[in-house]
Amino acid sequence: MAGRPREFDTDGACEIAMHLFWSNGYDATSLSDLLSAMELSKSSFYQTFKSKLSLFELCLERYREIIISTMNTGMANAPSAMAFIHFSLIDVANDTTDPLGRRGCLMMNTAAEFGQRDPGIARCVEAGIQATRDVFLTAVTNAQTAGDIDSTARAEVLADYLITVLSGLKTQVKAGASHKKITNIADVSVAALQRIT
Amino acid sequence: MAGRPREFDTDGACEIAMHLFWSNGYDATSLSDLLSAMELSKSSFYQTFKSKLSLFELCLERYREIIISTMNTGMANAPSAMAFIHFSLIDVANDTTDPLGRRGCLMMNTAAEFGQRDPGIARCVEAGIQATRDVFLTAVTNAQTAGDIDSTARAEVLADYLITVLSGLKTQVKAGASHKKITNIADVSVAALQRIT
DNA sequence: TTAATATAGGACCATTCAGTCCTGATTGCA
DNA sequence: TGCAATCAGGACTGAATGGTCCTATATTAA
Repeated sequence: MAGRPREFDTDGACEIAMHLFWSNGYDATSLSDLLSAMELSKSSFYQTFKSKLSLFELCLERYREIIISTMNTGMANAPSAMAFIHFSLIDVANDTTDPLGRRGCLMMNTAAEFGQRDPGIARCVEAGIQATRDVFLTAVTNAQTAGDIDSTARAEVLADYLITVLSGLKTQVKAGASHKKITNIADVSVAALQRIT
Repeated sequence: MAGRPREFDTDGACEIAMHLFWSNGYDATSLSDLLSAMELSKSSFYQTFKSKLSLFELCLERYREIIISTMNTGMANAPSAMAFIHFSLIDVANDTTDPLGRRGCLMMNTAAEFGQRDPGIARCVEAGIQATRDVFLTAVTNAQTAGDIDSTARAEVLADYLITVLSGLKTQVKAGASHKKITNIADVSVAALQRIT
């Protein structure tokens, strides 16, 4: 029935690919880049992943899982929902000194690179944004309960607002903004949130 | 001394190229796309523009001039600085129904596509962002004078904040956000600005 | 043993890419 | 009239692209 088992770690290879795509974008990451980084032969690659594009979809899903789980543990460990929200934005400033470079957010990079060109990719991006928004939505709701955000404000819109600022900050980093500049903007964005009605 | 004069409109051709780059990005816009849209022979193209990349730089500068002058006239005609700021963000919602598609902002698209890869391009993007920021800075300062924004707030940071939100909104549009969603986020972003201290 | 699957590696494909070069015609200014 | 610059168009280059196919070998479970 079953033949020779797979020798490489599919998830590990996928993660390597994810980082390549994250750093360079989809188009600018060539097949040979992928093969050498993943240490795969062309045969194994196509047998396992079918095509460059479907591997990319896998990477997007993987990325989504990673950031969502990171956010969830961050929220669980934060002293308050408001602190979590603040940290989520402030933390973008650290991307300016990332040794891997100013890579932005894979999700937003992909939105910018693909737009609505490919339906499958657009769906992945949409799912990623939606998942992130849901985490923020919970945080906003909790912050409202805690009295840090006006409870008459529409939590859904505030969650969308947070995603928007986060996305904007990531782009600013790619454009070369300094650590201090990002920090200042993040501070203002959060301060504003607390005064919304 | 002088030979045969140029037959085509350099600026017009450049504008056509700009729209192609804007819609599809740099890499995804091929030379033959450019040639047929600009109605130029390869000879004329390379004689006039030197290379695809240097034409792209021209397009970025052109784009910057266009948006800056659009913003300036918008600010001049707006009933107040605050109204101008509000409109600038709200107007992004109309991008969702642009017949040319959800193209985002050429400047931010380029920041996402190139990052810091090419120094010349990075400089162009930085200049574009800076110019936009300056317009917002003037608007914020005026709004502070008018009493619509707390005058103790740092205008520079608020201007950066506006750029960030604008950029985030453009990305949201590319990701598929609805007209209503963009409007809501824009409203919240501006309302927040008015309550900042 | 056999069937099924995985491995590596390379040949091969058609296409596209940006860019160079050449020919030959056209046009305006001095 | 002749120089200088433009025009069009195509041949051509060298490189890279994603993807298919083939051969041969290896490893597992039934």
